[in-house]
Amino acid sequence: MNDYAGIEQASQKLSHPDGSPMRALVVDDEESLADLVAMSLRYEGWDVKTAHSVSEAVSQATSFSPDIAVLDIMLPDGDGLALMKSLRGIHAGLPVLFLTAKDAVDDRVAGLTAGGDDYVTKPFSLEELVARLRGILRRAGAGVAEDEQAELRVGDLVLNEDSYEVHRAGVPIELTSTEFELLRYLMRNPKRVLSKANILDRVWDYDFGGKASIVEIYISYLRKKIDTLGPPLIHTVRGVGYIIKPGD
Amino acid sequence: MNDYAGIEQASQKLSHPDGSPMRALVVDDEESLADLVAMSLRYEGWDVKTAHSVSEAVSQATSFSPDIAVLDIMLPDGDGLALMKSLRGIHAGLPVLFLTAKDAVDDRVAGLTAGGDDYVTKPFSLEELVARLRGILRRAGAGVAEDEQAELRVGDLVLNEDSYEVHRAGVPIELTSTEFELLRYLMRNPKRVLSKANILDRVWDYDFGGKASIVEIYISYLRKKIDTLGPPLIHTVRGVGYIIKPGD
DNA sequence: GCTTGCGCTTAGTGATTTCTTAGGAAACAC
DNA sequence: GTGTTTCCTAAGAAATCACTAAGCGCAAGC
Repeated sequence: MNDYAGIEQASQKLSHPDGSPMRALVVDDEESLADLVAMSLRYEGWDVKTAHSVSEAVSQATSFSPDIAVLDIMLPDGDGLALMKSLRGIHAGLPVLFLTAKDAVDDRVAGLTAGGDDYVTKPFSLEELVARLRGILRRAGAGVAEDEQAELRVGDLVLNEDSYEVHRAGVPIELTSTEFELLRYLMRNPKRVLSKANILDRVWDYDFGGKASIVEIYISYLRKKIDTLGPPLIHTVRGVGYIIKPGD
Repeated sequence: MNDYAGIEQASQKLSHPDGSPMRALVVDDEESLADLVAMSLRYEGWDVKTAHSVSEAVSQATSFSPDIAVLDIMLPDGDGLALMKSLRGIHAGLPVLFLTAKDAVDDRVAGLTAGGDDYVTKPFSLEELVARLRGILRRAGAGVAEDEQAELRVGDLVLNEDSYEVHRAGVPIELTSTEFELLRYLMRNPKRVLSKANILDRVWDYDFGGKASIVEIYISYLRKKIDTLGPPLIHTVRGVGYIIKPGD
């Protein structure tokens, strides 16, 4: 019964072919945000360096040799798009994820997705950010994911990260985007009880000021859409949190 | 609490690769609480230093070089979150466990659990605290546990600390959180008779005012759920305490 | 500009858990 | 055997925790 190998952030860990962790360079002038992103990625098993300006980023990149860069569009000494060019001068084809304010999404940024890069608007959720990074690397074929597919499965429940489709036993399920992110986070951690605080920190935007009880309510929404189609998959561990698993 | 002396906390001891003990820095302005936590960790075989203010903590950290920090959110000369930043300036990526009052949680803890840090609310039980510390270090991959898995076993009884699942001979067992903590404590000390006073000190919140007979009652609950599924594992040592072990 | 749907809050209800009390059973001492 | 101590378990009261319904504001789409 124990196919349960690890305690790691689950089945979706990215790594190099030789098993060494992925390297990410995070550049944002707001130090606490850069740290938050860096810690989240380290929690995923990544190797991370932070920088707070264009110049610092360039000097980091030469020695660190990142696999991907997370760049704020607005930096004190320059522009994230220009920084991208500089970094590509050092590491040709380096994939980039941009961080941008919601109203500053201009055409140049919007056009990035065509080139394999991507962007998220501030404030974002850490799951969103991580999912985008994984998506970029998956499509670039740059990393070796232990489970390289865009599909997550728990019992007869299937979630596709690329198409945003969810099915249970073949029946399509319509989810709102918050519901989808919550479900994705649960399904990425199928062997761990996740506390409401942890879910809140990962799935809701980093500036969300509300209480953790919102998680209960979204769990309730998910149950209505998912657990009515078969034996319940979402389980409450009273006083601790929630876990998704088949059976029991 | 004086029956602690000299007895090793056998099975689950964390240590460095070279075998030297883990180092923890405990910071709380309430001296008695800091000492209580320090004693519990020393009981686990850790090397511990305490501090009672931000300034003292910073000076300790430079010479002591801790593997993890336990920080009260509220300190006389500053804020635990700011202290975390200072400590990370000295030791990058230092994992932190925060101590916080129950009502001060929602806004200030935001983002903590996303990076692998965690918190416990006062009043807590010492087992809860130690379990969280071990969880943080296990997931950070920072330490070498002699038994690195999240699973504890005694005979055919299996307890998983991450999924909160308990099975006996494959049969799933539902436990309340107090029952789970009690069982975990017993299973982490399978070769020792634990007195009711000791169990009370470790498993119940440190401010619990009730009598030790509550332990008898929870032992009774556990027996009803566990020892009815096979030969009894929980044994009474009359006049001394309880022990969990297969056989006899 | 209007409508629809999403996200969030509040509040009430129901269920579970925890702890206390209390009586009886088992082990021990003499 | 009797008395004493220790332990076990049942039952109920109180507190906590979780779930859901209802509604409001806001943004996106028509």
